[in-house]
Amino acid sequence: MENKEDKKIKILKVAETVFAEKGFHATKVEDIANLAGVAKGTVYLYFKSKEQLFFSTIKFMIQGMIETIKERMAGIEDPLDRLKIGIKSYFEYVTHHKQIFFIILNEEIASSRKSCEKDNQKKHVEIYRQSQKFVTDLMKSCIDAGYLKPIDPVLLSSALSGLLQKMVVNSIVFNIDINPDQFYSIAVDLFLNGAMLRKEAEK
Amino acid sequence: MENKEDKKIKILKVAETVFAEKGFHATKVEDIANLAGVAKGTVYLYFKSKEQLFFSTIKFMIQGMIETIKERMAGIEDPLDRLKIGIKSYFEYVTHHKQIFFIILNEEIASSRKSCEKDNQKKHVEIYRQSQKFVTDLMKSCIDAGYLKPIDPVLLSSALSGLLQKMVVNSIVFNIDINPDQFYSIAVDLFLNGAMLRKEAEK
Amino acid sequence: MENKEDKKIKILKVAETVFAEKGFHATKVEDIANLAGVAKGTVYLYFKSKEQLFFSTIKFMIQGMIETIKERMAGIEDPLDRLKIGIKSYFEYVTHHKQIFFIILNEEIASSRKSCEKDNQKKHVEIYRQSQKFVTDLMKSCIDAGYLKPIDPVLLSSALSGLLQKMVVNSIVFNIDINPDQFYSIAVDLFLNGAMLRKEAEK
Amino acid sequence: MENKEDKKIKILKVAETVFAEKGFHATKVEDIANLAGVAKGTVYLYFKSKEQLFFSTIKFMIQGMIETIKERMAGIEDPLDRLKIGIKSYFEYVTHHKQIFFIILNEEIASSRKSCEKDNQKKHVEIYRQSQKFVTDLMKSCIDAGYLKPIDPVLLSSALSGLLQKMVVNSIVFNIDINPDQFYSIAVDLFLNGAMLRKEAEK
DNA sequence: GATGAATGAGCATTCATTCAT
DNA sequence: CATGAATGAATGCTCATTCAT
Repeated sequence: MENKEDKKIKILKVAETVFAEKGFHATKVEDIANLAGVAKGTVYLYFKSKEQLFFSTIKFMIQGMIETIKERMAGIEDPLDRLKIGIKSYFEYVTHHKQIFFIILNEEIASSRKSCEKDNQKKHVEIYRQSQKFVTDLMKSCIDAGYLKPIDPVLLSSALSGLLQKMVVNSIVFNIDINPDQFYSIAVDLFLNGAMLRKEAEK
Repeated sequence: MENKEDKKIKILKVAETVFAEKGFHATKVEDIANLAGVAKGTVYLYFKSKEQLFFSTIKFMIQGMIETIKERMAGIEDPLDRLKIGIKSYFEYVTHHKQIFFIILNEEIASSRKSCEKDNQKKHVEIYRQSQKFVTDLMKSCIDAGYLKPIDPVLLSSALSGLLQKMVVNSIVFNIDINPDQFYSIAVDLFLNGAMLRKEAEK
Repeated sequence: MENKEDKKIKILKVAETVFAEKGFHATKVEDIANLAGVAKGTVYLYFKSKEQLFFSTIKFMIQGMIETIKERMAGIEDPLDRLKIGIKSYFEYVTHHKQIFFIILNEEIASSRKSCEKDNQKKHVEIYRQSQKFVTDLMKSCIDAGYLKPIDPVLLSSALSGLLQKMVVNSIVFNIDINPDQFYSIAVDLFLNGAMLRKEAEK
Repeated sequence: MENKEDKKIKILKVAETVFAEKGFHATKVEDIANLAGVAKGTVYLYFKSKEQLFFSTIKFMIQGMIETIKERMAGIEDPLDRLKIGIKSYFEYVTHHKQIFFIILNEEIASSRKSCEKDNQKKHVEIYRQSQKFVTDLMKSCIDAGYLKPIDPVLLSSALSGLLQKMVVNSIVFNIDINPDQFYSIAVDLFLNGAMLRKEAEK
């Protein structure tokens, strides 16, 4: 008794997995269809093309992420606390959806250049900006509250998300055994206090 | 009057540009051949397949990077100074080769999975590890010298390279106008001292 | 509150327009259904397949033409007058349905061959013969009455219909500005008296 | 030892046969390739697309026709004789290439409309005009020489070619047994002198 | 009867790779 | 060594047809 919306979401979820595993070009629409338990043609009832399915997949995932994080933040007032819970949620989300994060930046920025249509390029960038904007806004409020250094919030959020993403990725690639809580503590500490050992201050 | 080695290097340089611009799948061997001024078949005299050419291209680029950085570091003893000059060189290299960095991780981890041969997967990871190892070694020496916090050096180097890469990428995507020196200062400060504002009261 | 027959005729009329505009293969059953204000599946309640719909469409149109022409001829006795009024009616009908005439012969003879079933081929030819038979009969009576040369009436009717059709088509393709009455006069004169200029001396 | 031009012409000749037999849409590029003894991909070395192959095929055939007719006319001065030999040659050519003539008009005018690109429409019309222009020029010279009635030469040539084509087609469809010479005589007589029996004049 | 979601066979086109020259 | 014509496997997308509601 699935309705249309359910089926669309089913396809999006499967698509996330498959795109994540193989990247845009290596993914066959038929693979997604089969895994979603529908026929090839059915995918085209819901998405105009493979490319549009890809956009929708990323958008779906990012919106899911933002929603999740917002829920977790609900009721928290202090900007720094909000930032911390935001980082934690982001970290958890990235961990659970780590594969799709492997391809977002790349496919978005690089692969899409082949399609000389500026339209697609713009869509890519637009989705990407959305995902950053949320983090950037958090930064702003922390800067305004005097918690963080007055650096361009875009740079700050870039630094944070880059740091987080690559730590997640590399801990997988290099098989580092570390539990999520430890991981989170290290990441937050690195971002907020830096890597430098502060001997003097600790004395 | 090029000899064989010259021609091979010519192809590798062109390949870096083209792969960087379009990503692995969207790049046609013929494009690379044309731009390198040779025939399609000639590429196959030097590289067994498109995939092997891709590996070689990345390897070539990363080795070039490591060499460049080593040269810049030559004669510097203090680990922290070495780290700083390393960051600066790395930053400059990434800036000049930024496009290929957009695709390395992604293509490596994700796209190559289509070839179920674990061999390729291994090669990818191997190259990637090389590129990280150099930074990781720098971290180690700084930790040993008591400059940096005793965090797993792989995590530290991941944090650094993620932070740098994404700052570079986003400053482009979001059109942030900032000169390289400023950029470098902010990045190093963020990495070493963190984003947290240290008020007078904390002194 | 349409009954079944009305709905069938509605579909046939729409089908004529769409097939005429796009030809058999480029026409989608769904287009016809939408324009006829019914659902795709409904078309299949009335017609077994797209191909059968196509046959029915042509048959419907040709029967309409024959009926129209017969009505116009009613009460006229003289074979030559009947022929002339027939040509005029045919000309008018072709003019109003010119698009479908563009594709009848072609699709009939050529495109349908893909279905190796001789059945379809036969159906096509049958419909086509019907459309010619009427003109051919007119020719016969004119020959019998001594008005026309005793040439095989099939050839005569072919010559006439080819001449008319192509004049209509080309006057469109080449943007010739000519009113229907003039057009008709020229066509009839050409057919009956030929293109040759009959000089005084020949009298 | 075929060179490239030979192979291109081989493909064009095969394409003429196959397009003629099945029409544009029902023809598979692979069929043409197989019949031409090359691989599917090879066709695309010589022709950018199926559509372009179709245009080229028709153009090739029409140019062949015009050349053939011109050769047959070489040395003949009198416009009416030129017209007669032209008709004869045209008739012979159409007879030998009758199948492709079944689809030219239709596919050109009708089917091509689906591609909303005006470019294709224009190409179609252009090729079609070329094929008519030759006949139209013949008409002009006969009109100027006082042989034919001063009717718009485009209409005259349309009448002639329509008359000829449909006579050929129908003599096939209706299995009329008639030899080429007879056929030619009837067609020329019909066109020049009309279908009307001229009792008076013959007395 | 009427619907329209779902199906899957079918086809144009691309491009890595080969190999005769 | 170098070439580039030829190959054919691979895949995105369409649309006639079916059938559960």
